[in-house]
Amino acid sequence: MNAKPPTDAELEILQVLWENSPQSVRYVNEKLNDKREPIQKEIGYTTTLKTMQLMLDKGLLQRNATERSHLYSPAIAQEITQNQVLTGVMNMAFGGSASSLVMRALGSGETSIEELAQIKNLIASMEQQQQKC
Amino acid sequence: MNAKPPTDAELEILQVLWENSPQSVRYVNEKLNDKREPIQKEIGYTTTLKTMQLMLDKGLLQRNATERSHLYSPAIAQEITQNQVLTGVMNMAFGGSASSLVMRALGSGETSIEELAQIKNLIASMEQQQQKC
DNA sequence: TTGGATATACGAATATTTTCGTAGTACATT
DNA sequence: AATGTACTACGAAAATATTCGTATATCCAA
Repeated sequence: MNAKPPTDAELEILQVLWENSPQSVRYVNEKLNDKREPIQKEIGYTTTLKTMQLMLDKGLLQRNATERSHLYSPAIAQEITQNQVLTGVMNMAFGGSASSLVMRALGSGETSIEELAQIKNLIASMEQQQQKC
Repeated sequence: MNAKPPTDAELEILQVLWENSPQSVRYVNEKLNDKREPIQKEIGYTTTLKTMQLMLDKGLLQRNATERSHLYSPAIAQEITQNQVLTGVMNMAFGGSASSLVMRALGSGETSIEELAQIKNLIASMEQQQQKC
């Protein structure tokens, strides 16, 4: 029932479209190259095009082809894809334990006071939720 | 400076050895097949052997070859590898945001009351830490 | 109406990961 | 000593993922 999560190249494209869609191949390709280190070789336009066409076939993207320059958007909610990726990592590197994944993610620094507060709120509301059940 | 994280096949092997090492190729191969769904084809012994030899070359494993049956263990701490994997996912699927990754991991259920309590403790200690700086 | 810029489609090269077959070696049992 | 079993080494096939070249169509401006 659960398909494989998107590949790395596919995720990079999805991120661009999650932020701003629908968009053309040209737009996505330029965004990808903007993010790249100046050291790396640029990613070719037809490379991005081909990958997006494959994603369309796989059902990862949808597109509007009424204009000459086709416009693509994600076909699956960001939330679902993120869960899919996290589940994979949880099973592959954390022995299936969500909490040890979370602890590791928090533990490696990088989280600000504000974010910690947000997370505390989420936990509090989850605890309330569990009370009710 | 940061090498690529281990591949999926490599992570599966690492998980076995994190749990119990040093161990022989035979042991790892059997553990891998135990975990597999009965539907899937068994993974061949020489497949596991070859992968572990490659991991040795890459510096992911180390081994003791004094006995006829060589004994392998991870060459890198579990913690480091897990951070490496998480960093990748964070950048690939969460726009580099650790907190949105954590929120998603918590949000998708799967976390028990006890685990939530653990996580709250961790957050509390992190907040104290930040006070001091 | 011609040429340049920009688009899609798609076969195929390249790179990477995963798999396995085969050869050779060591060891125990008969 | 001959044979069966279990091991390592390693080339190479198979499966995936990524990249690009080239053909072809469309549009616009000179």
